[in-house]
Parts: sequence; structure tokens; C-alpha cells
Amino acid sequence: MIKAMGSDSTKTKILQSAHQVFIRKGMDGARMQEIADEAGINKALLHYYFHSKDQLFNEVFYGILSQMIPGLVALFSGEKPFLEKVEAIVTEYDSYLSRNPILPQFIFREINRDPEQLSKFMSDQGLDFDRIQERIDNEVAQGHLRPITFQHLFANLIGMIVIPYIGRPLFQLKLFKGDAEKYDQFLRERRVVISNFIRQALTKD
Amino acid sequence: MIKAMGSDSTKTKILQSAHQVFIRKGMDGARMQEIADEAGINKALLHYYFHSKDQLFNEVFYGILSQMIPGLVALFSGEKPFLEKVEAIVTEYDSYLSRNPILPQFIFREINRDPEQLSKFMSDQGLDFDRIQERIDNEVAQGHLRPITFQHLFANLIGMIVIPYIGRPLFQLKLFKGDAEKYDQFLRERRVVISNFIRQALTKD
DNA sequence: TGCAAATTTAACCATTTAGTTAAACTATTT
DNA sequence: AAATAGTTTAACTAAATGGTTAAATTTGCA
Repeated sequence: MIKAMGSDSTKTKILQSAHQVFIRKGMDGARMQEIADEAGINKALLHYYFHSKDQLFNEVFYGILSQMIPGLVALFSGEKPFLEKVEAIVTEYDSYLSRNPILPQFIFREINRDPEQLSKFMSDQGLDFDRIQERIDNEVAQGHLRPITFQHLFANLIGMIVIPYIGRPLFQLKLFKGDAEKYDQFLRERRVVISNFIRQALTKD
Repeated sequence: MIKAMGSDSTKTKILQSAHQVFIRKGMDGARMQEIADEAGINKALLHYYFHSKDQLFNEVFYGILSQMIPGLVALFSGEKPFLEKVEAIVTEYDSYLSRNPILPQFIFREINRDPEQLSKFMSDQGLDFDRIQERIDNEVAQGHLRPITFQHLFANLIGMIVIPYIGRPLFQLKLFKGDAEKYDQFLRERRVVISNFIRQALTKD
């Protein structure tokens, strides 16, 4: 067994394991023992690096959020025509989710767990969407788009992409009689379906 | 204090309280003591009627599901033109959620908690959407609609309606700088925004 | 080699919580 | 009035779990 390769690698190993376990089980369902096991260490050492479950959770959770949100916003900030941007976002985001299918459930569960703390952690930076809205309005004025606010479009987009992952157990059961293969196929189709749906909704041709 | 008015009313009082608490806290977060308090009784009596938390939870949770799902499907089964139906659904469903804003978070959390059990409880009735799909295809053939499968339309619809409720803490923070009033306004706007969005996506005019 | 940090071992503490129990009490019914 | 079901009280058990502790051991490094 390779040991004592420096505190850093152990700490990151813990963070990785915690990441896995928290995403799988959520904050409430996760067990410190399980995180320790997954990291190949013991509970004492786990608490040697992170003195509480809350601290560990926060580092993992807000680490994910503060990495994910700017990434999402950045996707909206390119120079391309808005519809092309939207398609790029759908593709990018959906392919990310297909590789991390249980992540959305985790995020939407935990942001509702303690909204107070959430706003403490994230209050500092209020994002600025005026630029994006300007660009939309611009294309509306040119007759390329039907009018819509960024917030509504954002909600529509995220909702359509994310819901089949969050609702999978029920949707697969009810819409596809429990057939997992068909559901995977359904998920694969959505990228283009959503892109088309949005394009058709936003343009009059 | 009115007492001993028959086991029935106490039992339903418990179920109502459990409903409240479970929706607020989820299965994991709910405490039997809290349910007892909310029902105005004590833990002993609570276990007199429901011998375990699991049993109580299941009665509440699957009670909600088996009431909600047929209702949703029924909305799709009218005789009206499809687009009118969709608008009715958006209105109906969204106004229901505005009265029960934390319900979706609860449902989507719990269906992911134990998918095995979910499919045991719900496997019996596989819903039949062929009729609905036929009606869509019919209108497509007449040139009134662009082609889409019921499953995709359903996911789009539910996703757009539900996501602002599930994602509220984060969305309110990031899209509206934490302003709750503006977010409520946003929610009120969505009914017509979603209806328009879907109509525009599904028709070429 | 020797020191300091990293790691293990193993026992332990404190708290929370679902669930139990038994005895007493109250209302309802017959 | 007696029996029965509903209800309370209060103490208890058992298990899970986050967190601690202290001593021993290992490892990296100066």
C-alpha cells in the first residue's frame, strides 16, 4: 500500500470520495464512514482533515455550484447568433448530464435543503444578464427572434434538459413501461428535440 | 378537548399532519415526533395507528402519486384540439403548483430515494398513451401541428412548468438577485409564456 | 538517525430517533 | 355498570451516527 504521499493527495482523495457519496446519497443520506471507506482511510483520519460533515459537504457542494454556474453563463456570452448559442448549450449541457446523470437530482435536492445558507454562500456575486438580454432584444428588433426574456428562456431550457434526469424513475415507469433501454434512447433523442423545439418557438418562418 | 370521536377522524388527522410534515421535510428529514405534535397527539398513539414510519410514509406518498398521475393523464384525454388541451393543462397544473409550491420538490426527491420500491408500488398499471399519440399524429397529418411524440412533449411541458418551483432558491438568487417579489411575478408570468412557447413550437403559421 | 507529520487502531461519548411498554385514564357503547 | 376502544403519560430500549481521544505505528524528510 502506498502511504503518506503528502497531505495534499489524501485530502483530494477524500474530496473525490465525498463528491461521489454525497451525489449518490445526498447530505442527509451520506455517511462519514462510507466516505472514509471509499477514500480507503478511516474515520479518524477523515476528521483529521475535515472536522465536520458540514464542512466537508459545503466544500463539495459549493465547489460544484461555483464551478457550474459561471460555466453555464459563459455559454450564453458568445458572439454567435442567439439560436446557435442555444443549440450549443443544449448539446454541451445535455452531454455533460449524460455523463453525470444523477448530478441534477443532487443539486436540486440540496439547494432546497437550506436556502438560507445557500444565499449566504452565493450572495456575493449577483450575475449580470443585461448584456445577454440586450443581445436577445437586438435580434428581436431585427425580426430574427420572437420576444422573450432571458429568465424565461433560461427556465424553459434548463427545465426541458434536466427534467428527464430528475424524473427518470417515474417517467421511465409511466411513459415507457419501465423499459430502461427505451428511456436511454429517449434521452439521446432529446438533444435534437429540444433544439428544434426552442428554435421553432423562437422563430417565425 | 374533544376526544374519542372514533378512530377514523384521528387517523385522517394523522395522515393530514404526516402529509404536511413529509412534504416539508421529506422522508429522511421528517420526525415522527413532529408529525405527532402537528396532529395534536403523542408518539404512542401515532404508533398505535401506524406501526412504522415507512408505513405512514408510503400511505402518504403513494396516496399523492396515485391521485396525481391519473389526474394528469386525464387532462390529455379530452376531445378538444390538442393545443387547447395543452393550454388547459398548463393553466390547471401551474395554478395547482402555485397553491402547493413545495410539492414538486418533494415528489422528485422521493421518487429518486428508492426507485425499486416505487416500481413495486406502481408497476401494476402501465398507462396507455397510444390514444393520445394517435390524436397528435392526426393533427400532424392535417397540418395543424408539427410532429412530436407525446413523451417528448410531456417532458417539455412538465419540465418548463416544474423547474421554477424545484429550482427556486438558486434561480431567485441568480436570475433575480434574491428578490422574492420579482420571482413571484416571474412565476405568474410563466403560465402564458409557456403556453405561447409551446404553441409557437408546435405550429407553423 | 531522529523529528514531525500522517495514519491506524480501537475504544469511547453524546445525541438523535424510531419504536416499545405498561399502567392509568377517558370516552363510548351495550 | 361493565366492557371495549381510544388516549395519555412517562420511562425505556436499541440502533445509528457524528465526532473525540489517546496511544501506537508508519512515513517522509532534514
